[in-house]
Amino acid sequence: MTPTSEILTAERILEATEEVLRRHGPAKATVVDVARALGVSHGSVYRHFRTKAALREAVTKRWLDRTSEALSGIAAEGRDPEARLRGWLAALFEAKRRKAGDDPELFATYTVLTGENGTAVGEHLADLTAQLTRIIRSGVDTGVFTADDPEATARAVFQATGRFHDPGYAREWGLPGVEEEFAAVVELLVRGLRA
Amino acid sequence: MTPTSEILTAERILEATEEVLRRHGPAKATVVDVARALGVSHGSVYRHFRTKAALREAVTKRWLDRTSEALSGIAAEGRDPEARLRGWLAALFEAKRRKAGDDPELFATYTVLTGENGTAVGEHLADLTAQLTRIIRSGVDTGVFTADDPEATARAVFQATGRFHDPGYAREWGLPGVEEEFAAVVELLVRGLRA
DNA sequence: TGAATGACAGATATTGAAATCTGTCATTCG
DNA sequence: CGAATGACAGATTTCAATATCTGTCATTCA
Repeated sequence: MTPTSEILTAERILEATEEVLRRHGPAKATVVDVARALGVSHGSVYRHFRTKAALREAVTKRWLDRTSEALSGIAAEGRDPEARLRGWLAALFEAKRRKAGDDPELFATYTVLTGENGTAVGEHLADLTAQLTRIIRSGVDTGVFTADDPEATARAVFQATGRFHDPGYAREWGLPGVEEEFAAVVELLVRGLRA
Repeated sequence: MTPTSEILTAERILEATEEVLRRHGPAKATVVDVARALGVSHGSVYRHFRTKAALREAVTKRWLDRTSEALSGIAAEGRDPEARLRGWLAALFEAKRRKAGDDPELFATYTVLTGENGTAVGEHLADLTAQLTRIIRSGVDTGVFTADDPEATARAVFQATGRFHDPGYAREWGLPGVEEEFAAVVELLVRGLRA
């Protein structure tokens, strides 16, 4: 597939790993498979990633970062804070729902990977709540929201909407009525935030 | 253990099943084990429960019903609705947390069982949200809460607090700071409910 | 007569030997 | 010289044979 003649970089290895994971799934994807896909010996892969776990973590981080980037635009928008908050939460839900719906197997694969990886996931969640904190803080600044501790409040909002972004609930995102349930939770939270 | 001479009832079988599950775990607990524990043939167990799945479902239902009963008292109390709501949510969290903390293996066993069993779990959740609906409706009636559709609002409150009662989050219930996070979520929801 | 048994067929789980994988490193290659 | 290799030890996974389990039912028991 990709020419063997190119220089072997961490990036190319990550790409190949993603492909191997897509084909074989998380349980059967081996470092040897990745090396085979690249046409190199598995020893070469170990020059770039110390362990199989490190390789998996790097792929996971890449994947999580893509979600974070897509959302950071919304968090920074100039609209009023309430609309931004609603938009951000809806975008998060929509993004997750689409990923889970479009390619359930790949989504399941990454759900397993994130489950393995405390660190990368922790950083991702910290990143997302930081975005939420920015939105809430700007609401407090403009007087439309009330919150003693915007960071703690952001965590609360994030956790309260967990059902609509935590991969553990993915199978329920296609059920009829989720839209309404999401709207009801968001409504309750927004009302609780208002000054 | 229990005298073999007694009449074999569904209740005695359920008790023995619980004991076998506690000892062997969900993966290795067999109908033959249950029969052995009772000193009868496994054919006798099949007289009371058509399948192994039905037996497991019955044990699960029993376990879930115990939680529901403990909470129904709080839902019916005469206190003001806001205090009742706070008390009910705190009691739910506390009950789950205690179960998970006291006997993690048994809790894990029942988490697996509830995962197998859509029906019993669905009924349990319906029961709990019905209790919540009662509390919220009485708040709406006395004018302290606002909710267009108390039942939908109750579901929203239940889902928003999922992190503090869904078994999937059990390993996070012992972490430092959960109390504060729980308090922050409840605070936000109660504020959102106020008229 | 109705509850309990145990033998049975097919499905599922366990086991242990063989194959594969992970991670290292002395050696080769360009 | 730095990048890549492939042989290696120990850990993990696969696979097929064996054992156990599930669910049924004709028979026994009290």
